[in-house]
Amino acid sequence: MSPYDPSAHPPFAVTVDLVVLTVRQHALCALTIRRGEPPYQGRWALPGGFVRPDENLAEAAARELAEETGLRAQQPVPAGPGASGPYGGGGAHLEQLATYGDPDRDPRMRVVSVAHLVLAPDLPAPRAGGDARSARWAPVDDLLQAENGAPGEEQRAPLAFDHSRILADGVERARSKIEYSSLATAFCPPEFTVGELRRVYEAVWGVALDPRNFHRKVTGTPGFLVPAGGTTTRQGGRPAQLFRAGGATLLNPPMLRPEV
Amino acid sequence: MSPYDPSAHPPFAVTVDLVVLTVRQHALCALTIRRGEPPYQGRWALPGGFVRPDENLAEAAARELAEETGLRAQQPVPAGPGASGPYGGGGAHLEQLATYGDPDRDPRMRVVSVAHLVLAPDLPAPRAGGDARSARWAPVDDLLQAENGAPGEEQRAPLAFDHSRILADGVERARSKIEYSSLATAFCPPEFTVGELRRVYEAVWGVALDPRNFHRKVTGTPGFLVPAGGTTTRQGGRPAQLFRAGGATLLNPPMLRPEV
DNA sequence: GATCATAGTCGTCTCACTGACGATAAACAG
DNA sequence: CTGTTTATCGTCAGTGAGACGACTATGATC
Repeated sequence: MSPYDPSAHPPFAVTVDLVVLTVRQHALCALTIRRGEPPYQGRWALPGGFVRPDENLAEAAARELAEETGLRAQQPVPAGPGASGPYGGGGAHLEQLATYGDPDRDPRMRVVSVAHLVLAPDLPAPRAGGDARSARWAPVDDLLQAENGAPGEEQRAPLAFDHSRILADGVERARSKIEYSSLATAFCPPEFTVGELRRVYEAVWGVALDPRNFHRKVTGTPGFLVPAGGTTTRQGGRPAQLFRAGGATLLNPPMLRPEV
Repeated sequence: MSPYDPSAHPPFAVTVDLVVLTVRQHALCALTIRRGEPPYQGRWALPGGFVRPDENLAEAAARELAEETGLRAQQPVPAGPGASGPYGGGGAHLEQLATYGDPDRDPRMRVVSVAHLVLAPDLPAPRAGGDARSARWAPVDDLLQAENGAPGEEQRAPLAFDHSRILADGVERARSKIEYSSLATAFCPPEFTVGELRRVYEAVWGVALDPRNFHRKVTGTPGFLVPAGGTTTRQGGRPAQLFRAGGATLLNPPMLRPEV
């Protein structure tokens, strides 16, 4: 590190931005809020805010998450390879995603934003933050295709700032991480069926999976699921066994995402 | 993002720290520099420095890397999932690792550090930075075991600040990333043999691999290696074919790290 | 020059796991 | 009671990895 010279560093603002993902109605959705003032007034953006002097980055992210959604983060992890105990315990999973600091990403001043990824079960309608901004869940496909104007689609406005890129990175992280970890259970309620877990994979990956092979795989991986001792018919059809997330966080061999 | 209020953000300094890894003499080594002034005077630390007003994070990391080692980063990647073209092209691979911002990680002031990971082929002796600090390569096992006092070992001083944690995160990232990407070639010179690539895996993972199965695997994965059209005996024994890194960056199925 | 040590390369066998898909079970709707 | 839906169990073939034998081509040593 260079010699200490206070004049060497210009004023930086440090924020946390949140990519909050959930699965609702068979689609991967992200939490967005509508901006009330310029720049990008009226546009949708990711929730976030300034880091306070006395808190670390994970604490700031957890605080913002609670303010925006009321969700409590499952023991926020300091940094690095994110892992927060057995997933699916009840709170939301939170991990650091990446940091964005291009000089012109915010026209007002130099802002470095430490993005965090949050995976949560399907929630009641999001509550607007303390400052009464409107908030909503939007399918990530809609949010991201606004970038690459798909033909035949009405052009939606992309997210404010560089938030489309942050969202894309967060979605990609979630897609790849459910392959080799039990993180998909973070999208499920505390007790869930194999079919519900399969629908999570299908929604996040955007593919259809064979129910029989999926069932064999997840029930055969030690530590992934533990029987909760009950059944439910909330998905219709034959009653399905209820499971809880097991202690294992790493799956190996991993779940295989179908080619293309 | 919260309403713009300049008084809301205290003075943050933003730095980049570098985890520069290479393989030398069958050991994974990291670049460290000796600190010339307090705090942690005389202790070893990771190279790094302040981000300048006009550069983004990757540019800052590439600049620090050049200043410390003379290495040129292989088209630094903005952020998110790191990928910088076909690995092993000649320059070093650079990607963002994670960001560390605990309030007390630097006793002088609030510093948020965006750590980057650099993978480089074995280099000539490191050159001290422009400010004449001493620099050296140290085996990561030595640097990290200083943390957890191994019995029977002389206690080495751990790295300054939270750099042991950053290093550990970087090493873990490298260890897992060579499983599913062709990133290991970033540790090799432009032309290398299958045996040399195997020794990279063995050094990074700290295991012994079967030469025959390894050979079958890497030569059988399309796009991983392309023949360079020559042989070498620099490792002794029968002449080995020379290869260059192929275009593929993702390996699938991945290389499998032996259990335990 | 014969022998040895070292590394590289090709094959074979077995086992685990996956993908494709048939069959049965247990609920609900008409 | 019949059709529909979802869950769960089984079977079979193909892919790929681990274990390991065999052979090749160098340089080093006697």
